[in-house]
Amino acid sequence: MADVAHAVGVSSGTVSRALRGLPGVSDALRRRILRAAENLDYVVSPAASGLVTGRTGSVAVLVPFIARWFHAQVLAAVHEVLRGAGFEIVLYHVEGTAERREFFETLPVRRRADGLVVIALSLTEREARRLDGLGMPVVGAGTCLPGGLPEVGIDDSEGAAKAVHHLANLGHERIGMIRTTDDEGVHQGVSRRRLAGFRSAMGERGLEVAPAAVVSAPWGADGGARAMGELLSLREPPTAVFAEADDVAVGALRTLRRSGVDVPADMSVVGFDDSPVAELLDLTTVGQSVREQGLVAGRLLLDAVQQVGTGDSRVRLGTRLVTRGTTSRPGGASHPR
Amino acid sequence: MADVAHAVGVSSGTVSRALRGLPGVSDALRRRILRAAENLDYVVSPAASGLVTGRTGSVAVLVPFIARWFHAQVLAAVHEVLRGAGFEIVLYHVEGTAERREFFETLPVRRRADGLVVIALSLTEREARRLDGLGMPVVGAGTCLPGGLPEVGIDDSEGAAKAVHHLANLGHERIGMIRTTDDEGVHQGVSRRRLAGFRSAMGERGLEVAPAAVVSAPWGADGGARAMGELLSLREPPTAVFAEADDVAVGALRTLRRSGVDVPADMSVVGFDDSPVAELLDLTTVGQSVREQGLVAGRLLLDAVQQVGTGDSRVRLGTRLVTRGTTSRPGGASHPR
DNA sequence: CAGGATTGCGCAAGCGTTTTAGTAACCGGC
DNA sequence: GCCGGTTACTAAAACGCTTGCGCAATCCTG
Repeated sequence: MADVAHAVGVSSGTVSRALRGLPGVSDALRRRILRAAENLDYVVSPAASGLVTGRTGSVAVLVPFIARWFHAQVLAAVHEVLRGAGFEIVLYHVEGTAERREFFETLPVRRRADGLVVIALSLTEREARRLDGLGMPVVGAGTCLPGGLPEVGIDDSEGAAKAVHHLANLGHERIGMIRTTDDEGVHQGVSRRRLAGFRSAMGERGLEVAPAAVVSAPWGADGGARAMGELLSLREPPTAVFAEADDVAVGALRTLRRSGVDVPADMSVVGFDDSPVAELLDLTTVGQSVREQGLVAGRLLLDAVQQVGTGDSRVRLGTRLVTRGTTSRPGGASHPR
Repeated sequence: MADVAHAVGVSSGTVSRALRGLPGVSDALRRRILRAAENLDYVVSPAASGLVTGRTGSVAVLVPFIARWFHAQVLAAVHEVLRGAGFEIVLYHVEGTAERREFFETLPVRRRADGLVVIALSLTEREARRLDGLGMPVVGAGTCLPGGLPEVGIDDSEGAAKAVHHLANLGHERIGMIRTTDDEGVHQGVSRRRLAGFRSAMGERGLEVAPAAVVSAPWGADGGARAMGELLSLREPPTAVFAEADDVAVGALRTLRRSGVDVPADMSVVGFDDSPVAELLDLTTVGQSVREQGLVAGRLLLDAVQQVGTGDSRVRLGTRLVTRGTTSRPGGASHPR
């Protein structure tokens, strides 16, 4: 910066003000300074400027998974709005209990970011408190953060209910559900709320939920496949299943195909998320606006970082049933209803 | 840091050395300092320390896509090794020509990272030079960087050849290929090399490549579906197709299913990548070790950043044919060969 | 046209580290 | 008991910015 100042014949303070568009610099001079900076290929040192301003110019994103569709999608959206606002995105991937504990123990974000967005990670009270004590804004996306932290998400319970009502409307009475085991409490909250929605909708329709009709398996196609196997081995298997996520439903479909069970004639399947695989496999599913959640989360954080106290800090987005080819009346009448 | 120093009754210089494990501090004193720092919940300011050392403690990752399987996978692996080495990961997502140009124009990484890894982005000469002038180590993963920059990747040409040989061995003679259009030159290099491998293997086997049998379509299932449609509308359609990527092959399968073309009896399909969808759809494909590429890229960058001049800076990993259910002899004889 | 505002800029004090040079204390060896 | 050599630490100079304060010069206003 001193070089630029010297080249133009002004003080470095003036260069600083000119470069950041602050008032107090005449237009003509500002232009000369900008040109000189350009010529000298000069950019301000974030470290030096951060040292005095106390701001880092970057925001952190905490994700439990990078490669899963939901998380990647939200991450991309968050990146889009924050990057657009001039922030750098620093990524913290905590997969597994050990990494997670270490993150909350050492809090590597300290002094490294101006804000934090947590993507689809169910936090414990303690963890939420740790983040709160961080002294920087925190927002959640697709989570449920304890302690009233700002967040954006969907109504998981209502979404699950939509699946149930759809199946019940088709005439199904024995409806099973596939949940995911979650040893590390990553999406505990989501899973619990979807189950609650399932149960309450079943209750509303006067349908009974057999204890054995709710099975849990690890996340992913293999888990879903296994869970479906369990359901098929019941004395009286359900005629329809609601899977907590598309990635799981996909495995269920595999088991059904391999078992020669016709979908949807002999078994209807509903997923959740409306991810690309759902479309690929023509899976009926409960859709959510993933990208939108990321955008909103980004904006919420932006507002918080820039101290713009705009309205709601807890946004809830809608879900919609996307009917495709994996659901029909039980028994397979071709024209439902 | 001054607080810690004062609490222990030493100078801040000593605290600095103690905290970083440098010699010149007695063990007893070091322990007291560490304890005091702990109690005061103190962590060094990266900005201040970066200001004097000139190092940022973070590395940048440049990706054209976040949500695609390959990129997410590599990103996760890169994150794993770099994070393990104490670096923060800052993410630059450049999707689209505008973002890309802006990135290479303004080079926001300048002064913000100690190194850069470029994931699966074909760079122009000019872009590569820009990065080279960055004054920080750059490594590529799944790309082909001009100018001899260090990188990890696979032999795309050989991979494509494996697909051809597999099909030829099964007795196919009319083999088509589905490429992806790439207006923005994102994976140009990869696409070109796979085509080259396809052509040369076809030549080796004495098979002719009809010009119309190589079609291009946008990336993704829809593109693949369209391309397959084109192939099916030829006067003499191929009996097998090699798709540049699983994500594209998947669309081809959809078209085939909808067209009532039996796979593999009437049409064999081979993908590339061995992504989860390939397994899901029982797609024969050319597998590559994606995670491994990320790990290697991370280590290459680490070596470069830490000035450890270890051996090869251009690593080429192997590919392997994964035979599944979408390939068989033409005509569908159940027992190939 | 005198007086107070306003504008445009330089000066210099920090911001919180690292690091070099320097100093005091101790240690063994003759 | 004096002397080179360690060892353990302090003092202070950077690092490259931002920003409050001060000071001319220029601008209005009555």
